[in-house]
Amino acid sequence: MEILKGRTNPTIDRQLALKDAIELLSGKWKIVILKSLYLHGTMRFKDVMETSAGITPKVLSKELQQLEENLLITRTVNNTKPVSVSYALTDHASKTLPVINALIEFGLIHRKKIKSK
Amino acid sequence: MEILKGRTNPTIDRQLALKDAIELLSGKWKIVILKSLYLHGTMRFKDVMETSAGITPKVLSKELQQLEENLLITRTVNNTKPVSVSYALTDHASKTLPVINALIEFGLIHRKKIKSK
DNA sequence: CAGTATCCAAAGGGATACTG
DNA sequence: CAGTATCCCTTTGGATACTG
Repeated sequence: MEILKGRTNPTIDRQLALKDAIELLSGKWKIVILKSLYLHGTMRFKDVMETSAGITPKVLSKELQQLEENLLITRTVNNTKPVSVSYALTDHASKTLPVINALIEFGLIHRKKIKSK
Repeated sequence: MEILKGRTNPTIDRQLALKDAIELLSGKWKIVILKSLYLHGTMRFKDVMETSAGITPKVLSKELQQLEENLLITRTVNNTKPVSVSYALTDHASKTLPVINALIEFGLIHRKKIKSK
């Protein structure tokens, strides 16, 4: 994240905010994972795997770590045998809901547009 | 874009729409370019270069081509010497405005969140 | 179950120079 | 002016196998 010194310009702030948001959510899987957690609530590793069809454990692991670093999800190790781990959205993550909904709306419109070509 | 045969499921439709939208808009520059065209209206190649600070001509050229393929911008060659080329948003592109605004809102919120850590 | 390790291919993207 | 060509490095992410 680019850091600004001193007084800032609102237009530039918005540009940076836009780039931040894109950086945070970009990648093939991050938004799919968030969406899945919205739909199903707290989930374990294997459940996220199943609801994010096509992802491999290595990639899922990495994406989850990044989401956690960005305060969008929490990771909880449960005292079971064998161990299970729960992932849940943070309150902060709920702020991404408008983004996800807007993306879906656009995607639906775009599909119609392309089909009619 | 993944094509579905026959009857579809609305939940799956939305998942695919989401992946489409992400694919369409992902990359470091595409949304920045769209945003710039929203702000300034029709622009020439060099103007897009200047308003998208840091991009190189090779990358800009490629991004513009992809946006054109996806029906989000138009490319017009003007009969001047030396030639100039105008890029403008299509009507379809206006459908991405909610996405961009949602991203900016989230980015601004996220910046505050991170700063207060 | 919840990952990690290794290997590898493809894509993204930057620097620089050049062209019609 | 509006790109293209070349080179090259980094990142992304898939396949597969393995571990505590």
